[in-house]
Amino acid sequence: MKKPAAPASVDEFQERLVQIADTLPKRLRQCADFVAHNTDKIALSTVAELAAGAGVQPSAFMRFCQLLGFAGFSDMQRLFRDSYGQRWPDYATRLDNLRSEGGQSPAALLAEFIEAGRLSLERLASTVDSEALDAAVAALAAAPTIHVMGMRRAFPVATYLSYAFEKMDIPSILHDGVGKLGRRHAIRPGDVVIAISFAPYTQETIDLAVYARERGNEVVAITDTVTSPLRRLGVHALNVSEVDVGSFRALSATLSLAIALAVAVGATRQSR
Amino acid sequence: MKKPAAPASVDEFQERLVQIADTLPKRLRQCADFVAHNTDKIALSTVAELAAGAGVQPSAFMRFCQLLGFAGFSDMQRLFRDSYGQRWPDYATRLDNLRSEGGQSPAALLAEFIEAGRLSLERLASTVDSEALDAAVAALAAAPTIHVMGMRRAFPVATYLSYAFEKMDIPSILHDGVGKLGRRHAIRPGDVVIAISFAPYTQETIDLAVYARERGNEVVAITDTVTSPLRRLGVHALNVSEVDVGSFRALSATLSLAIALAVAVGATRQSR
DNA sequence: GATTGAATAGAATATATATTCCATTTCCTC
DNA sequence: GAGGAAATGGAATATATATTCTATTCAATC
Repeated sequence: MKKPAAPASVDEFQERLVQIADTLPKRLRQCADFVAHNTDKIALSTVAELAAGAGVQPSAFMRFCQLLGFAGFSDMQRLFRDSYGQRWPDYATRLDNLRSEGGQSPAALLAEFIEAGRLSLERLASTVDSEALDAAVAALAAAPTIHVMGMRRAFPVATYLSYAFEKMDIPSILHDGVGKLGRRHAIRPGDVVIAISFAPYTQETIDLAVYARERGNEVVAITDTVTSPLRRLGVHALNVSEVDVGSFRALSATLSLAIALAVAVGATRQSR
Repeated sequence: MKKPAAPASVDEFQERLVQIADTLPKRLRQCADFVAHNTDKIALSTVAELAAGAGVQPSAFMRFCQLLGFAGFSDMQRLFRDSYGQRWPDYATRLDNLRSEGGQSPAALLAEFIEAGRLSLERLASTVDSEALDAAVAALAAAPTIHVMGMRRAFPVATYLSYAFEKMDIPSILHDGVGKLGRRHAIRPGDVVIAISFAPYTQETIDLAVYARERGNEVVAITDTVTSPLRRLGVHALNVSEVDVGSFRALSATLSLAIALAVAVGATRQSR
């Protein structure tokens, strides 16, 4: 008779779940599937609700909890409530305090941007296309030199990528347009271009992407809508939509995607 | 006999709270104070727990709920549970899915950076110094010209600020060090410098800040630790500490602070 | 196709938690 | 300082929810 200890963290819980998922009978399997896809609901729901969601009887859900090593549902729920609490120590409260400084005060504005950034990150987490990301990383990791271009609001993203590549000793060139010199002829066969552009799209950036595609170079695009002109070029498109505050848009999600891309490329290169 | 409708959103709830706070008797006042400072706990706690936290009897807490227009505690809690659910539709789940792609996969890396960004934003919300921010905005709003400087990892922040100022027709100069030309003599009396630097601090940025202070110009510093060399110069110091992933640090919090600063300056100038 | 063990559904029960009630205290007003 | 109204504490009760139990179904093995 095995007596497995209950998972002590949400991560352990997830791990255990995939371990046993295959060995489960029908109804308990339904529980596992439902829980895996609705982890966030556990903290706030009742057994009855979760059981209904999974399409099983409450008693089946109880057996499921016990099989995972918990004393019962309440025991399992405690794990999720605790982790929930830790995540949000008193963020909501603090934000309210900032907001209460008054509509147009700097603190209130900051609160808006913080919230917008948080929402953007969330949205990124739920909309990112893993396959496209993998493909982009693979292409970039194989490139002799990486060319980066982004103007206006995308320029900070380009410079950040440039900084990250430099730090990891990855050959890269920032096409910054200084002195209108242009550097497009530095793009050699096999090189890959990262083009970053958001509506209203900067023509120079589009031009560089078109140029690269015509010469047979791969292009990774970091852009916003699905109607972006960059998408039509047969590129690796990575989509980010930022939440805006008034007419301003923060860059939290875009930069997180960019740095993850850069580090992933660095890691892939290392392992060669 | 008044019969106020229950607040329909967390915002309305907060509003109602400050409205009636002064008119409440002692015990109910304790409830209001506790709730105001622990809004985040409501969704997951029991009346008994909250009452204990506020230092009152459960029955007192019940009366408090009813006074706000709710049928009872459960009714009030529903409001918070709902808003909680909306905020985190399935963020946690999605993040877990990304992570499950495997330790070094691009998606897993992205998840790390998203989480780091979120934590950084949270931390920013709870550590920002409203007074310092106000003072910085006031100084910048009065400046004939704003000078911006940041190198390496701070460079994206500097370029972003530069972009924002340009968009709002605010005179600004980006000291980007192109061609080692230097532009320090462009700093005229009354001008204000924004110096952005993180450990290890770039000497050129420090130098510019020192130079400006010696000439009597005000300086706004965006920096990390309290031991930053920028702080010793008698500047308006804005503190940001980013959570790092491995040896990389995202810029979510820093950029949110920067854009809020810029927009606040723009708004202040407008209202003159 | 009978036998056996696991799996399941649904009702019965236990427990935790919210809610109400009332006796007692506290704080005003005259 | 007496009277009354409001506020409070604590116990009693109601309700929601978790948990267990048992009869029944299902699936595998011989």
